Amino acid sequence: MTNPDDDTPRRAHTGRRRNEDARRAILDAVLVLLAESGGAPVTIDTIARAAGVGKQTIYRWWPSKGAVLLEALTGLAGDVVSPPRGETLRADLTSFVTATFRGARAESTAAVLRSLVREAARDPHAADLVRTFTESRRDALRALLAGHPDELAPDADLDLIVDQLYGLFWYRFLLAHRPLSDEAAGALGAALAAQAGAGSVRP
Amino acid sequence: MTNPDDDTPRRAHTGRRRNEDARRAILDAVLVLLAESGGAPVTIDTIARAAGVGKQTIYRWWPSKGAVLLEALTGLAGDVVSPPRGETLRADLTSFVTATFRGARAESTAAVLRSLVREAARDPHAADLVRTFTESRRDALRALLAGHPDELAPDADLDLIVDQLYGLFWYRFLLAHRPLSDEAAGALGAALAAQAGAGSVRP
Amino acid sequence: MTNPDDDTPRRAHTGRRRNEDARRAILDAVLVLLAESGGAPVTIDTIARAAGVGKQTIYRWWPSKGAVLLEALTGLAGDVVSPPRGETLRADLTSFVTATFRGARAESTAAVLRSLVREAARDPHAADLVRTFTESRRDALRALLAGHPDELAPDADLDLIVDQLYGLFWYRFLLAHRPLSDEAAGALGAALAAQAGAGSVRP
Amino acid sequence: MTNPDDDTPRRAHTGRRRNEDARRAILDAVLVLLAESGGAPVTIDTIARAAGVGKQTIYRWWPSKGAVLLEALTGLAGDVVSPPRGETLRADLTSFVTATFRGARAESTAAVLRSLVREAARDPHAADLVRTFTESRRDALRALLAGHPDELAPDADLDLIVDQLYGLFWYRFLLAHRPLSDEAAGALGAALAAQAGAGSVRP
DNA sequence: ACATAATCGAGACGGTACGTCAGGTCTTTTG
DNA sequence: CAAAAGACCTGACGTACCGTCTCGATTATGT
Repeated sequence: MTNPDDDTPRRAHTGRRRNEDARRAILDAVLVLLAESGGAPVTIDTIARAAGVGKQTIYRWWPSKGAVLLEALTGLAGDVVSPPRGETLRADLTSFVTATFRGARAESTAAVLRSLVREAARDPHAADLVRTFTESRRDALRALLAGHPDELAPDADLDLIVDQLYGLFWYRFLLAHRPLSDEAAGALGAALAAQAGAGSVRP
Repeated sequence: MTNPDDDTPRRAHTGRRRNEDARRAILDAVLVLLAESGGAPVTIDTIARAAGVGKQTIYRWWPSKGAVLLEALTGLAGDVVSPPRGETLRADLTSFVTATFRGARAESTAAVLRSLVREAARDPHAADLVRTFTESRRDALRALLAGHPDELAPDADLDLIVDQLYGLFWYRFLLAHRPLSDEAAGALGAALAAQAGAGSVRP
Repeated sequence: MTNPDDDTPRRAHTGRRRNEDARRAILDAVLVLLAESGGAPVTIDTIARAAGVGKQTIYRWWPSKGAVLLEALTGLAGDVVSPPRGETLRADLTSFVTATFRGARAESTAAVLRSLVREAARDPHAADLVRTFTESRRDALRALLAGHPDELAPDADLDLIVDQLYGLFWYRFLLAHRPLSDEAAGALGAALAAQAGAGSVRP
Repeated sequence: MTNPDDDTPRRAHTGRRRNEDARRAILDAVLVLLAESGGAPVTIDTIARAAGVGKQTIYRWWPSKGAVLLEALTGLAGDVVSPPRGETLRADLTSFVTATFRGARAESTAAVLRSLVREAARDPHAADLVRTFTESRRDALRALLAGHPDELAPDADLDLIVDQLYGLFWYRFLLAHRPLSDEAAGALGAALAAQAGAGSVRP
C-alpha cells in the first residue's frame, strides 16, 4: 500500500536540511524583540538581524511576519491552555476564563498577542492564520461546554456564549479600558454558565 | 452679562478660515474610496487626490489617517445611534444591538470600521481616538441600561454586560466567522437583559 | 514741466500707501537672518515672520525670494563700490579689485551674496536679476578701464579682462579654495593692467 | 609576504553584489532626462522611474542627487579632457581652453554641468563633490603649466592664472552673457601664457 | 569521489507609502 | 485698499519596510 502521508515525499530529500537552530533563534528573537519593543512594531529586518539569520531564511519557512508571530504565540499558549475538567460547568468555565485572562496579563504573551493582531490588520495572510487560531480556541471552549450536557438548556446558543467570552476578552485586551482581572473572570464565568443553563428566552 | 469665553475670543480670528468645502471633500472622498476599495488600504495620497486637496491640508487638521477615518465614521454613526426608549430593558437592548449589527452590515459603514481598526493597529494616535470613540459608545449603552433601574439587580455588573455586548460585536465583525444577524441580536439582547436582572451569582 | 520721476505718479494714489516700514523691515530681516543662518537657506516664511509681515506683502512687491535678496545686496554693495579715480590704470584696477574682495570678505555681504547665488540657481526670476546685477558691475569696471584710454592697447579685449576679473572673483568666492586676499587683489590688478596695455598677441 | 590589508579582505564579500546594470541605467537616465528637460530640474523620482529602479537604489549608492550628476558628468568629461602636449605653453593653453569651452558648448555636457551647479547650490554634499571635482581640474591645468618650466617666470603665480581661466569659464558659462567661443579661447590662452611668462609685476 | 541539491547569512533590488518642507497663491479681517 | 495672518495646492524630498532576488559558502544525499 502506497502511503500518501504528509511526511513521506515520493523522492527522498536531497540537499541540506533545515537548520533547527535557525528556527529556534528566529522564534526566540521574536519574543525577545517584542518584549523589549514595548508595543512598537517589530520589522522583519530587525528579527533577522537579532536572530543572526538572513531574511530569506524567514520567508522560506513562514509566509509572512504574522505567521512567525503566531508560531511564537502558540508555543507560549501551549503552556496556558490546560483544559479543565471539574465538577460544575460554572467552575470549569471560570477556571478557563481565569487562565485565559492570566495568560494575557503576562507581558510576554501579551506583547505577542498584540503584535499578532497588528500584523493581521494589514497582512491578509496573517489574518487567515489568526482566524484559524481563534477558531481552534473557540472549538476548545465549545468542547468544554459540551462536556457538561446536563447543565445546558436544550436550546442554548453555545456560539453566542463562546463569542461573548472571547469577544469580551479581546475587547478588553486590546482597548485596555478595564483590566482582565480574576474578579472579572469569575463574574463572566458565572454569568455565562447561567446563560447556558437558562437557554434562549422566548421572544 | 459679559461672558468672555466660549465663542467670544478677545481678538477675532485673522487670516483665511478653514475651508469647509475641503473638509467635506476629504471626508467624502474617504467614504467613497473605502467603499470602492473593497477592503484594500486607502492611502493619504489617494485621499488627497480624490478630494482635490493637498496632502498638507489633511495633515494640518488631522494628526493621522486614522483620525480622518474616525471622523468620517462618526459622521456615519450619528445616523445609526438612535438611542431607543421603550417599555422593557430587553426591548431596548435588543433594538440597540440590532441597530448596531445592522450598521455594521451596511457595507458603507463596515468598510470605514474595518479600515479604522487597521489604522489603529499601527498608528498610536488613531488607537487613542478609537479608544475615545468606543468609550463614548459604551457610555451610551450604559445610559440605556441605567434608564431601566427597576429591571436591574442591585449588584448587576453593568460594565461586564456592556463589554460582553460590544466584545461580541467586534469579535464577530472582525473575524466574520459568524454573521451579525438580527437573530443573534435578539438572542444577545434577551440574554443580557436576563443577566442584568439576575445580578451576580454568589460564588 | 511735469516731473516723470519715480515717486510722482500722474494720478494721485488712492487707498492705503505702501508701508515703507514694512519694506525696510523685510530687507533688514533678510540681512539679519542671513547673517545668523550661517549659510543655511532662509525661507520666505522665516523672513516674513522675522519682519513681522505677511508673506503676501513680500510677494506684492518682489516677484520672488531672489529679488528680495538682490535688493538687500545692492543696498549693501552701494557702500562698497566707490569708483576709484587715480593716476594709473594699475592703481585704479588694484583698488577696485581690493574693494571688491574686501566686500566679499565681510561676512554680512558674503552671506547675502551666497544666498543670492543659491536662489538664482533655481529661481529663473532671481537668475535674471543676478544677470542684470552682474551686468551693471561689469559696466562699472569697463567704465573704469575706459577712463585710461592712453594705457589701453588699441586692440585690447576689454570684455575678456572684465570677465577674467569677475570670473576669478566669483570662482574663488563660491568655491573658497583660496582666499580673496589683498595680495591676490594686487597681483590680479597688476596682471590685468599689463594685459590691457599689451593688447592681444598676434596669433 | 602576507599583507592582510588593501585588497585582501579576510572574508570575501557576502550577499548580493551591486547591480552594474542598475548603475548604468541610472547614469544613462540622468543624461537622457537632462538632455530632454531643457534646463528644468530633474527629480530623483523621475530618474528612478526612467531607470526602472527604486529610489532607494539611488540613495544606497549616492549620497545626493548632485553626486549622481557629478558621476554622470565625469563619465562625459573623461572624453573631453585630453591633456595636450605641444611645443609652446601658449599653444597648449589655448588648446586646453578651447577643448574646455567646446565641451561646455555641447548641450549634452552643458545640461549636466548646469544641473550640477544647481544641486550644489543647495545640497552641501553635492557642493563638496563639486569642490573636489573642480580641484582635480585645476590640478590638471597646473600640471600642464608645470610642463613648460622654461616659459614660466620664476615668480609666476600659477594659481592666479588657473583661477582666471576657470573663473572666466564658469562665469561665462553660467551667466551666458558672452559666448565661450573659440576666439575667446584663443585670446584667453594667449593672455594667460603672456602672464605666466611675465611673472608678477613689481609693486 | 564527485556531482546534485537544498540551506544558510548577507545584502542589493523594485516598490509603495509615509510624513515633512518650501514655494507661491488665495482669502479674511483689521486699520 | 494695503497689510497681517494664515489656510491652501503643488511637488519634491529622504526614510522605512516589504517581499524577492542573487551571491558564495556550507551541508547532505545520491551515484
